[in-house]
Amino acid sequence: MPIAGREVPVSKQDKVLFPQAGLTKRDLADHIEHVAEVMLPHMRDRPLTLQRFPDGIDADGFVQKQASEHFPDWLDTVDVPLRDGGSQRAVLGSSEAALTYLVDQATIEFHIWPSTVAALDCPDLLVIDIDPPESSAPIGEIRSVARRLQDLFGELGLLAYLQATGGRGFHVLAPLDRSADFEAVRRLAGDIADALVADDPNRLTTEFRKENRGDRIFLDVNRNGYGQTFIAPYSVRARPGGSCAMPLDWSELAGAWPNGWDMRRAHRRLAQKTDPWQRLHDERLACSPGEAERRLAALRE
DNA sequence: GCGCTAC
DNA sequence: GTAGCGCAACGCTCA
DNA sequence: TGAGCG
Repeated sequence: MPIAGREVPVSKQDKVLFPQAGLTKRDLADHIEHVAEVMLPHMRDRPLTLQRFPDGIDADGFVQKQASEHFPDWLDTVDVPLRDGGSQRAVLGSSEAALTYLVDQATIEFHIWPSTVAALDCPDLLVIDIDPPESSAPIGEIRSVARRLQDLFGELGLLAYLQATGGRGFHVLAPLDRSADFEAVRRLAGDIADALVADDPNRLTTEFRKENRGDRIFLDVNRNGYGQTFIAPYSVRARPGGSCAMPLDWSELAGAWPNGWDMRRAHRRLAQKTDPWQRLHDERLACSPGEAERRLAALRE
C-alpha cells in the first residue's frame, strides 16, 4: 500500500477475514485508504483499543491496548497511567500509515477514548450508547430513543451528534469543554439516561446486568470512564457483512439502520457527502458538563 | 500476527 | 526450516 | 472479592 510519506507493506492481502462476505485483508486496507482523511481527525489524539482477528472473525480475536514490542518505532504511542499506579504504552492512530500497519496486524475494530492526550482525565466527548437487546427492537423505537436524546441534549445546551455503530444501535454524543472529569461526566450521562428511562420504563433500562434488562433497550453510559472506549467513526466492525460505524446527520436518522453501511456503501457515501462530524472538534462549540447538569436539575423541578 | 523454543 | 505455543485488556458496577 | 459487562 503506497502511502504518502511512508510505504507500508500489507502481507497476505488475499486472506479472507470475513468468510460470509468474502472480504479480505486487502478490502480492509482499501477501506482505510478511502476513509483515512475523515477518520484521522477523530482518532489522532486518542489512545486506541484494537480488536484483532488474525484468523478472521469466525475465530477468536483478541483485544489489545498495550503496543506490542514488535510494533515499529514510527508508530506513535502515548504513556497511559493505569489505575493501579503502573502505566501502559497505548497506540495512537495518528496517520494513514499507522492505520494501514494496524490493519496488516489484522486489526478490524478501532475503539477510541472519549478523552485525548491533551487531558486524559477530562473527556472532550460525552457518549451514550443506545444498545438494543440481542433479540433486537423495532427500528422505529431505536430511532425514537435517539431522537429523544437529541431533544434532551438540546434542552441542556449540549450539541448532539449521531453515529450508526455498525452493530445493533446508535451512539449519541456531545462535545465537551474539558471542564469536568470522568466522574462528573459519567454522572451527567447517567442522569440523562435516567431521565429517559423514567419516561419510558417499559422500553428503556440502565440495568447493568443483562438478565435484568429483559427485552428493553439498554442506555449504556459506561463508556464515559477513564480507559473506556467506543467504536471509532468509520471503523469496520467484526461482523459478518463487514459493516462500518457511520457518522450521520440527524436528517438521515428516519431512514437509518445501525448496520446499514458496509465498506462499499461507506466509500460511495464519502464520495458525495462530507463528514457529518466535521465540526465536532470545533472548540467554540464545546459544552460545559456542569452547566448541562444544572439545566437538567432545573428541568426536573 | 509475531517471536521464541524445541526438534 | 518449521510446528507449536503463548501472548495480545482495562475500569467500572453490582452481588 | 470477584463475576459480569462492554
